Amino acid sequence: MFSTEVQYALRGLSELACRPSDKAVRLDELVHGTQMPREFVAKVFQKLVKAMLIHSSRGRGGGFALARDAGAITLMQIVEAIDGPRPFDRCVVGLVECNDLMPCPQHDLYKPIRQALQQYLNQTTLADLAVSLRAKLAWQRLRFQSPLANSAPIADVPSDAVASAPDRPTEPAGN
Amino acid sequence: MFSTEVQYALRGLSELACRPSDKAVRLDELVHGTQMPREFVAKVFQKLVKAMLIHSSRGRGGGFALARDAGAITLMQIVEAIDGPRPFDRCVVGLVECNDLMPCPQHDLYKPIRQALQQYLNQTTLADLAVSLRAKLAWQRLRFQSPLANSAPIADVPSDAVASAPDRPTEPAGN
DNA sequence: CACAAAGCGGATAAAATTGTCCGTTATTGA
DNA sequence: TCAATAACGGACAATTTTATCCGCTTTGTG
Repeated sequence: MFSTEVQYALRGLSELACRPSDKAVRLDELVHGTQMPREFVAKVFQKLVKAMLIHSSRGRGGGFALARDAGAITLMQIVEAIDGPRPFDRCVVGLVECNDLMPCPQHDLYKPIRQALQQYLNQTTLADLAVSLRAKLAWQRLRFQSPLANSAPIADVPSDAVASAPDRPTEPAGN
Repeated sequence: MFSTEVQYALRGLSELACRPSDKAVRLDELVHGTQMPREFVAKVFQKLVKAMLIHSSRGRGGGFALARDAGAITLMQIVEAIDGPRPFDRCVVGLVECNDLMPCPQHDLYKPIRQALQQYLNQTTLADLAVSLRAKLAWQRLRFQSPLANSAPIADVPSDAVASAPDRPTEPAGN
């Protein structure tokens, strides 16, 4: 549905949104325990910086931080930051281009789906994603191991604890 | 939205559905006037043959034909023939797998979109696509040139006329 | 100031997708 | 039976996407 690049953007930003917002998060820290390739995510984050969805600071104590509240960053903005403006504008049928004078029936048929998708992307924010991720990770900790001993690598926790947190268990497959 | 492979399948089958169904259509004829690369479409069509959406016959007079009425072939069947069973089952957010015990909020949020898409693919048939393509091509012929002299490379027309029909004009860009 | 930590960005590599080539096999018609 | 025709399918090539490498710049700290 989305390119890996976009998925890394979504996941990476979610991780970012899950941490305390008062200080920058290093990329190493952010990627830790994830399956995401650090270097590639770095590239993706450059695009997000340029799109001004996040801020970056170099040197010691540097890292990334959301440029504004997670609730003010829509998924559409994220997708556009990666894929460029106005994605999903193409006709589903592809190869048979449509235009305003002669939109093909499929064009119209598909319209509601496209609109639903765009509405979803415009209305869902990074805050929603973060809630989701937090719940998911909490559940995994509960499900798998770590009987609450040093068990909160997420938010409202000193960063040293985060840095030394054990790797997360491999996530179960399936829908 | 869809891979080029799927798009060629959709377009190729539409072209097929646009021709008289009483005899096989050669790949050369089918691709003629299109931007589609013959050899690649050939590969795609092999998958469609194996998925039993079309029949093929070799040798002189051979070619491809729909295995059943265009109205009985859904877009979902076409997509599945190319991409394998149950596409669109993954969570949009990707990388954060969901499961039945712990579907993430996004999973649920996205549900209506996914369902709308699946419904579209299940309810729209190749016949719909063919209608669309026919209308589109007729409009283009009208719009661009060929003042009705030997002007119907589509359906209900002797195949010799089809074979010698002039290339279609480059389609105008835009949505 | 010097050093280490961090992001930045160009070059390169690996993998997946897309596209091409060409010999083989099956079928038809002369 | 032979030759022409058209799908079949394996190998290869090009392109795009995904991933890695490494030197550079910036910045905070001792």
